[in-house]
Amino acid sequence: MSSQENNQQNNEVVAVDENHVIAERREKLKSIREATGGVAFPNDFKPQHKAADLIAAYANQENEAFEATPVNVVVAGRMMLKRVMGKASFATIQDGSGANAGSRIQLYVAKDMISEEVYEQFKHWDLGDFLGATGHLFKTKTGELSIKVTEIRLLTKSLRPLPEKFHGLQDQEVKYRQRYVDLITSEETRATFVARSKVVSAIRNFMIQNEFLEVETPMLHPIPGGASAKPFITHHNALDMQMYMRIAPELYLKRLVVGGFERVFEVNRNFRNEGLSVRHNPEFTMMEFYAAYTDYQWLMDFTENCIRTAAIAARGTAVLEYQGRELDLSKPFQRLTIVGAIQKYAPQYTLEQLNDEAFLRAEILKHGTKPFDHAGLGALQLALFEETAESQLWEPTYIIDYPVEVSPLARASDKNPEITERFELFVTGREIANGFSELNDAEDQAARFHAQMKAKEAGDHEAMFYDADFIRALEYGMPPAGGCGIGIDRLVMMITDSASIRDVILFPHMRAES
RNA sequence: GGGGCGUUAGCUCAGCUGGUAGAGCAGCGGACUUUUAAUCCGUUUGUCGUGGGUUCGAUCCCCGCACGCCCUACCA
Repeated sequence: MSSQENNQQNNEVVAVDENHVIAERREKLKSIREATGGVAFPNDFKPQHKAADLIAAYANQENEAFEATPVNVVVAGRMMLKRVMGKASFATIQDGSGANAGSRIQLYVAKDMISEEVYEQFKHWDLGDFLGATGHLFKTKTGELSIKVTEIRLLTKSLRPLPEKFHGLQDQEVKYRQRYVDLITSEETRATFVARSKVVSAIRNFMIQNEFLEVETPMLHPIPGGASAKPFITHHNALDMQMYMRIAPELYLKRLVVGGFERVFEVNRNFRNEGLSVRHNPEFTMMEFYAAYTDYQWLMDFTENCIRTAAIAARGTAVLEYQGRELDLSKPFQRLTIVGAIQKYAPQYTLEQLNDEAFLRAEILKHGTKPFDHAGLGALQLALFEETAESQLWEPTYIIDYPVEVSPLARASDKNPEITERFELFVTGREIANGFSELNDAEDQAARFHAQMKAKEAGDHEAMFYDADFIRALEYGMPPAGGCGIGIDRLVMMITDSASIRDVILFPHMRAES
């Protein structure tokens, strides 16, 4: 598309989106531009106080004290409410302070405290405009801490009307597409993302306290690896090569363990070219970590601690409520094998049936899933687990002993070569984390990659590629290690009681606006 | 990919199994010097998502399409 066409299209969008409210505000802005000699958006006002701090410090102070010792303040914020009377008015401004990044304080604007000219201007300022005000604190008749304004200025003219002041923004599509509007008007939305930030920093602190080194590994991979998923494919022009957005950082982080960084972690995005749902976004955040000389048992204890710490940091407690149901992260997480979980949550099956491949195949088909032809007993048990038990795992539960054939990067059990020292953590019926004792036998890993290539040839599109450099790295020797990935978005959903992954991602992916 | 529900003023929503639309907020004008979603009086604003069909007549009934939300599938 030429830039001219592009401009035409943008102009059309703007034109369609205009309305009489915006037109009115544009006229006001035009007058402001003329009156100010062109400086309609000044940037010389420096607020000295925040609404939340003033409320914390003075909400309990009475007028006598303010009269005895005047408290002069300088504040700025977006005007959210406005009550104009003949010679004096009230306005409520909101700034970014406070626990949920949005606190409000009331301004009392009286004609005799400012000039008549400024009062006339004030009357025509709109909800959404940014104001800067100077004045002193007092309590109104009803006891609300307010600022008696001696100077007030318009700092930024808002051209678009805010959502209805009482109900706020209700349209879910607009909340996702225009998150900025959602954040202005919804304290709940702001609280969710403040909590998300606390979760992430709590996890970082936890990792650093446990002597992990934070690293950043490539997002563009020449070979997609570390998980079974469909990658986004892109192209590097200068190198003229196909590249893949990473589906997991695993193989790079393990290269670092080979290099001698014995404890590493990375908090970053993974990209998977798969469906969108209430718990899937094409790009999602993962915290993945590796620790030398640890195994999957250690990882389970550690992960449990990490999650509990994050919940307490964000919510002050590990006893949460999710979608109306109690979710207790304070108790030790359960540990069940795949077969054990089926026996517990789908007791209609006998142990004999659960070890009968033909029976399992038929049963899985009944649930509407077709297992791969080459699926062995372990994979079939796993498939039945997913159909019958997984969604019932409300309380935190580690499912352990995953079959080798679906765990190409995990260390096999010393007691049973068919299973791996691997776990997945399920909470509220969803997978939250996946970890295992790492496979550090280069020859075994090479054989597993070959098996994956065969599976790919046999039609398994998600089977892994052979990564020769990763094998070379393992050949230098990787110390015994454990590694785990925690799905941050899902963890935040759980901790913030959010029903959809889109509620915990600031700008979730949507279809293009028509 | 399959199924269900939705789309009406800038926003929040009404709209009676069919007669080309209303309220509140916001805006504009007026009254009001302690309001709290301020109040009171007056007033502007709509391709009823979109394209067809049925009908004398469609926001309403039927079909297609677009977009969204939820469920479901792959997956974390």
